Amino acid sequence: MRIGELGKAAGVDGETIRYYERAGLLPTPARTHNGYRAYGVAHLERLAFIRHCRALDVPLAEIRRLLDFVDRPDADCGDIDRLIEAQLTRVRARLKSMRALEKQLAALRSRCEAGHVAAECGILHELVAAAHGEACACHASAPDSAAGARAAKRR
Amino acid sequence: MRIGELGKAAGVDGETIRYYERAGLLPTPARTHNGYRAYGVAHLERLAFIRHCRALDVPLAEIRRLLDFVDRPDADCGDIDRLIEAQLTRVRARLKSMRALEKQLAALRSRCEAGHVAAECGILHELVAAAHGEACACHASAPDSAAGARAAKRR
DNA sequence: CTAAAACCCTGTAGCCGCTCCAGGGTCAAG
DNA sequence: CTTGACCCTGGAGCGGCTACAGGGTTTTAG
Repeated sequence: MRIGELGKAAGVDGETIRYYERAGLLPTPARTHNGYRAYGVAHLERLAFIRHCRALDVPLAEIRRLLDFVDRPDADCGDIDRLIEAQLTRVRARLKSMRALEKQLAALRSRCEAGHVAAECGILHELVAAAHGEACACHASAPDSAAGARAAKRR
Repeated sequence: MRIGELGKAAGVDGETIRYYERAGLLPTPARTHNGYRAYGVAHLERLAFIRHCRALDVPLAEIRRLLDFVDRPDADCGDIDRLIEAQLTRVRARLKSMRALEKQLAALRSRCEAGHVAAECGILHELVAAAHGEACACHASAPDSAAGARAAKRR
């Protein structure tokens, strides 16, 4: 299998496959006489595994650790447990801040009716009000807006 | 006001302020005799505005556009409307895929009880099963798992 | 048979939004 | 007079790709 075929089979761009190889996630494949990468079924499996984990938003570093488990089937499995648990915790935290975000944006949007001029735009007014530390439709109180900013940062 | 004070007032790191300046979001401030940046209230306002938008996960490029509106109060406001609408759409799409993600991870977690060895780990089995294109606790059917991957990519 | 299109290779740079570092200067307190 | 807190510039690094440039090879169409 050449890189294009493998890519098509796994739904991944060829450049990304080469990137995974450089990153040490995919073993270096054999080469044909002309230097093209030659992949086997094992590679496709491993690549599908990686994509599946990425679909779960698992970072590449942790995928590397998971792949280690795949390669050493006699290792203790508690670590896998904890890894998934940690990922779930991350995702839930992010979900929470995203839900708050949606509310804030929805509130903002309702402030503006089209056809205005910027000076009278409710959205802009709200955003500028935040700059004065006033309570606004987005953030209940000023000190908390800073906390929101911090929450958004630490995804 | 020096950069440290400004940073404290707005809850932003000094390095980030300099970054915003380089990025063209904050106007270049005056300098004191020794070369230190000297900020006024206008800078604090503008910085707070930026942080507020960032808390709403608005990209810097769009914040730049919003700041243009702040500076030109006679412009048409429909664009602001559309900008917030687009941001809301982005956030909602991301929310949707995150919710799916949470479900998948929760399902995965329930597959494993501690004390096992990797070879018998339900989580690992599920993840490997995906590599074979089988239906798994995470993804109802194989073809859709590729779609999930694509959705996760395009945040 | 040939020319064009489609694939492959390597290596490097860019994206976002910061964050951190090295290697220096400046200033107030103890 | 030293210590420590602050400030400066310029550059590199993060993650997870993506997009070149500048070459080579293979496949397909005419």
